[in-house]
Amino acid sequence: MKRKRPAALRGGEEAAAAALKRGPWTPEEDEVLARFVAREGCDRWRTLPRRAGLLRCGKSCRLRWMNYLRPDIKRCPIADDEEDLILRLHRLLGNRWSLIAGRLPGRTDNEIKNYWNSHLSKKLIAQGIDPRTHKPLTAAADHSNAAAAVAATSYKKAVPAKPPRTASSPAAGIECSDDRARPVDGGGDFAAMVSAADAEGFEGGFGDQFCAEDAVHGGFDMGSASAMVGDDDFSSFLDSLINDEQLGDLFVVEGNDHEHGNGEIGHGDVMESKQ
DNA sequence: AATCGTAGCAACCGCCGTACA
DNA sequence: TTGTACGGCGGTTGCTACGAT
Repeated sequence: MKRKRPAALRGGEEAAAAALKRGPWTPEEDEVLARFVAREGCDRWRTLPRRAGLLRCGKSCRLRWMNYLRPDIKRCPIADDEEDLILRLHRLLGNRWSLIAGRLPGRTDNEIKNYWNSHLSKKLIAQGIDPRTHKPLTAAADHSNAAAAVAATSYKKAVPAKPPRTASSPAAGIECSDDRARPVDGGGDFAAMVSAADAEGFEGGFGDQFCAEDAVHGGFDMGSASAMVGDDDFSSFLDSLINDEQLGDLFVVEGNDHEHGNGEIGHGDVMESKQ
């Protein structure tokens, strides 16, 4: 659906190396890629296009597969409960799209990211909520101006902090290095979060560990967590956050409308409640 | 009917972490 | 220990579709 920038002018050594095709994928290319992956697996994206006879860079093939061709991809619109889950997870994890996608079977990080940027962030803004911090925009303005809050996406580089990235590991079924097929990898000062949560029923614990700015801006240190707990633990923890009825209360800020009905985003603000 | 503005989203880019020689 | 290759992630771009004028 695009790309007219000459590859040679932009980093991408792969694309620059040869006259590789860019832009929208054709049905024929899709079929070639899908057949090849089904037959051979996708353990080496770099060499896959050559082996499959595609004039694409490995990254492009990987992206196409991950975001479009995987058989488990859901093509239906994001449902209300999924939207609700995205909101909760974003509040907890910030722009960790791959982590969020890991909790939504059949959804890709790209899809969720797009949905957030085109729908949810605007929805939150319309309700006077800062999509970055999930705090009321007026409160957010105490720290940064509202305009910055509206420009919800460009903060990562200012405060870089990423979860540890595990190397590729084969997923079940077709052998692909697909993060979304694995349990979500670790996140945050998890041990402290868990202990705080255990001691206080989450309430309070998150206030310390999840200063809104830190959490949403990446201060949520994924690195320390994976050293202390396993993926399964973190996955279970997220499940508990997602499913626990307690959490429903936790997400409701004092004085906020507790109702989720009528299409409103009715979550409260766990960060705000600690202020 | 033509033009303009905007929303949605597929695809690309640069960067970073991990694996391995 | 260092350098290189590769995979993966989040941010950004820009094309397409569609509604408004």
